[in-house]
Amino acid sequence: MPASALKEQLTEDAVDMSDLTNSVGFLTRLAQVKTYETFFEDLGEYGLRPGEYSTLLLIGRNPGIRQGVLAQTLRVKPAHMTKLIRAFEDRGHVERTIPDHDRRSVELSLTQAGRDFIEKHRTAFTKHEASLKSSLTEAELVTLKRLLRKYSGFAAEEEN
Amino acid sequence: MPASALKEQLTEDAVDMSDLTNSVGFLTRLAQVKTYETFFEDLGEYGLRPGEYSTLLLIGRNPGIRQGVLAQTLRVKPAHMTKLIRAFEDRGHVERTIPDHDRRSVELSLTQAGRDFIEKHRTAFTKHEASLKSSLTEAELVTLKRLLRKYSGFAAEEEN
DNA sequence: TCAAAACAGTTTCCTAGTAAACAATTTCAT
DNA sequence: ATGAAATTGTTTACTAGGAAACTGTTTTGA
Repeated sequence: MPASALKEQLTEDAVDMSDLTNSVGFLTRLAQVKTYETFFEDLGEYGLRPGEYSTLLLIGRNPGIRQGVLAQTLRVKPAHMTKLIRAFEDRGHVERTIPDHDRRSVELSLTQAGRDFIEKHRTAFTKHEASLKSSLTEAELVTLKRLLRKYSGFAAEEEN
Repeated sequence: MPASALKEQLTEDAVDMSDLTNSVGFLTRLAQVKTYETFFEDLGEYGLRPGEYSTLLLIGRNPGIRQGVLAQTLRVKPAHMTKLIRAFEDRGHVERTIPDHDRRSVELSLTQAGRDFIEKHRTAFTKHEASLKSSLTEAELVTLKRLLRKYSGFAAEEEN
């Protein structure tokens, strides 16, 4: 993106952003946009969206997790989780079980195809997580994550 | 919780999040959600959304800014900016001007009503920015903003 | 015991934001 | 000059995600 991007950049640089360069809200939005762009560059070809990606990983780590707990953990609303799960079900990657001890709830687990899918793309997943961090040093990365957790009130209970 | 508590239920605290607690992507999403929640608590009563808030401020700071430059600065797509601007126009807060020197473009500025609106709610705006930061110390805040800028490739190395 | 309340998930409808095709204007290469 | 290409913004059609009302199930309390 040579000459034209340069011109755009110049125009953009002239904008007075003094309200925004110091706004945590705006900067987290920038970070979010960056994350999405990187995600689609790295993993878009598998037809997986960011929310789906973390949903799948979390079910894999926590077989039998209840759907509502999953939604709460990922900070999405139950209504949206219903849609995510149905899409995974249609693809044959996730299995829904209604347990006898509480027939209101839904317990989730990966199917064999779901586990195969993760395994098949594990390299790309790992590469993606690495590329997300590429612009920071390791020390900066540790600090950024700690501050993001503190800012968002995320109690990082268990150290692993 | 008598006899049937044999099956250990996976509650939120017990969820294995080892893929996510170290994912910058997930943590930026948490920060984004936190920011939105705080925004609606502080400013929701004025019928203003986060994107609208920064749009209005930026036009106020940069009278005559072109619509496309504004979109690029805020990292939203031109198609969406068209809708945001139309909403402001309908409310009588923003004015669109087609300049003679390039009749493809649109130049934006606040109306008197727009300036009055900002002035009227300036206290709430300031209070909101402060409450966004409340969970961090001043030093942590400076570090967080610096790292977010670096992570998201936000050039703006002009100190103000 | 049994109606009322609470809970877990779903459905319906709505908003924020994007992608792609489009129209109008300007620029660029002959 | 002039047709091709690039640009600026808009329209249309779509996806991610949320709010509120709803269904079915479990718990609670008199």
